[in-house]
Order: sequence, then C-alpha cells, then structure tokens
Amino acid sequence: MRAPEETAVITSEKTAAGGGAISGAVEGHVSLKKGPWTASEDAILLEYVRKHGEGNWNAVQKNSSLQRCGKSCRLRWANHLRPNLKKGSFSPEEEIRILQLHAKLGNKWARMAAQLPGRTDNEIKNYWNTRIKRRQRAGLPLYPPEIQRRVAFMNQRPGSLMLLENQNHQNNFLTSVSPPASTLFSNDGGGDYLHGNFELSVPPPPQLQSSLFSMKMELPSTQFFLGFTGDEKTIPPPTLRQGSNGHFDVILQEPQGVGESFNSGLLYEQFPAGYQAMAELPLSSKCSGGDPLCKMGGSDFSIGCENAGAGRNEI
DNA sequence: AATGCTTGCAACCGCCCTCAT
DNA sequence: AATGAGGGCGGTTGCAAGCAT
Repeated sequence: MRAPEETAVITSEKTAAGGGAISGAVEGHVSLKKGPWTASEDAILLEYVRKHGEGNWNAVQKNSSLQRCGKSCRLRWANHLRPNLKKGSFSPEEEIRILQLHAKLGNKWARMAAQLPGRTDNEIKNYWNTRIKRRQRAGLPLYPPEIQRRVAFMNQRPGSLMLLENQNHQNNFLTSVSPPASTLFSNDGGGDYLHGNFELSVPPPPQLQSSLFSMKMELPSTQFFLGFTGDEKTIPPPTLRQGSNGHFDVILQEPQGVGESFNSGLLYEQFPAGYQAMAELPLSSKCSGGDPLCKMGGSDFSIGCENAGAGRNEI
C-alpha cells in the first residue's frame, strides 16, 4: 500500500480514463472530479472546514476551488481528515470490541464506529468484510466460541443484562475492596473461560417489571471481571457500597433527562431517564490465584479476580 | 524476473431518512 | 400532504501492494 501522500501525487496525474476522472462534464454544469483525493484537494477541504465548520457539504464546491461533490467531501472529511482519527491496524481490544458489537448490532457500521473512538464506519466495515472472507475460507464460524456463548446466553435470558470485562482494569482504579468470597464458579468446558452467574435484585424499572437481572461473567482464566463501561459525559460511574451479609450494593444511576443507553458493551438495556437502580450483588466468586477484588475508576467498575498464577483456575 | 492471486483500503453508488418549504 | 435538498448509511467496486508460484 502506498502512503496517502504518494497516492495523491500519482493519481493527480491520471486522466478521465482512470482514477481521478472528471464527471459531470455536461454543458452548463461544473465538472466534478472523482477518484482518489490529492494532497492539494485535502488542503482545500481542511481550510474550508477550518473556516466554515462541518456540514453543508454541497456548499464546499460553490465556495471553494474544490471540484468535488458534497458527498465526496463529507466522506473524505469523515474518514481521513477530521481530527482524532486513529490510523493503523486495530488493536486486539478493538478487534474483540468489534466482534462483540457485531454480535449485538449486525452490520450497523456507523453505530459500531460510535463505540470505537477514532475509528470510522468504513474502517470497521472493511475490517469485518476481510475477516469474514478469511474465516469463510478457513471454514470457521463467524464468531469465536466465547462470543457465541454470550449471544446464546442472552437468547436464553431475554431482558437480562450482560456485561463486558473491563478493558481498563489495569489502570486508574480509585478503590480496592476485598469482599467475602464463597466459590460458586462453574466451568462449562469452554477452554480458557470461566462462567459465573450473579443474581441482581433491583427495583423493577417501568419497562422491565422483572425483579431480577441475571449477569454472567465470561472472562479469561488469568483475570476476570464483571465490568461496567459507560460514557463519562452522560453516564455517571456506578458507585459501590459494601453491604451486609456479604453483599455489595451496586448503584447505577442514569442522569435525569439524558435517556441515553447504559452502555455495557456487547449487550445492554435501555434505561429510562432518571432511572436509578440499586443492585444487591451476592458476591459469590473466587478464583484460586487470589481473592476477588472490587475496583472502580473513571466510568469503569469491575468486580473480579486477578489471578497471578498460570494455568487454570480452581473450580 | 514474470505472472497471477490475495489482501487491504479508499472511494463511489444507491437507497433511505430528516427537515425545511 | 407533497416535494426536494442535504446528509447518513451499507454495499460494492477498483486499485495497488504484498505474496506465492
């Protein structure tokens, strides 16, 4: 693959027979260029957005020397020029996230991109399409086993809340508590994954009259977490309180008037604005490498176990 | 070295939705 | 209510680099 700058130099010399074709050369109409963007075109678009801001893309061609249609400008800006774009290949964490989001959302690339900061829908779509082809060729299922188990769990328990492992568990934790632990883990033979079930008793929210949420942990054997993730701008971090009888109170609060989803990654529930849930979480997990820990930090919350030892956890 | 195949990715196309008129 | 413009989205295509033969 050529670097974008190099591509720009080459394609700028192409004629209408190839990339960089001029379209719309109809009498009375301005000719609009198609094909790969050149560095000079990028500069014009960047300057235009700096002066006028995003949006109203059809005005770009009218108010600048850029001979591109509005759609092309919007795409170029969104996928390549806008700030804070991540470039380069996806990290392992991002790949896992894409798998989980696809299992939940299907081919909703824009919605997936909204949950992957710095990534574009086009990038995710390209990644997914190449991955599909690779797995199909290899005769592999679309989703890895751990993702399939998550989806199957949710299908069995509609209305349940399933949470992701905390991807930031190693950083920025503010508190650490050692809960009383009694082992109630089971192993479903899923290789490196342990499964545990928690019953959360919550005041039934209006649209979910069930008094129980079931939460399932599926986490690597060396470290496993029950995690919440959320957008700090809209979702206050859950608060944790050690209660009586070996229970922990997990307080999830949705800000009044926001009405945004509580984002727990793979699968989540829509909570109404102003909804507040206090969850009693019987902490019944233990792993052989050490006592479970409860951690909080930023918008993340996790209850889990860091197992320093190699090999399998004791069940 | 030449050729063909695979892969990754940028960009376009067409459909659809929203909103202003 | 009807219509058109603007923009978002998912599907698809085309091209160049990398790789295998």
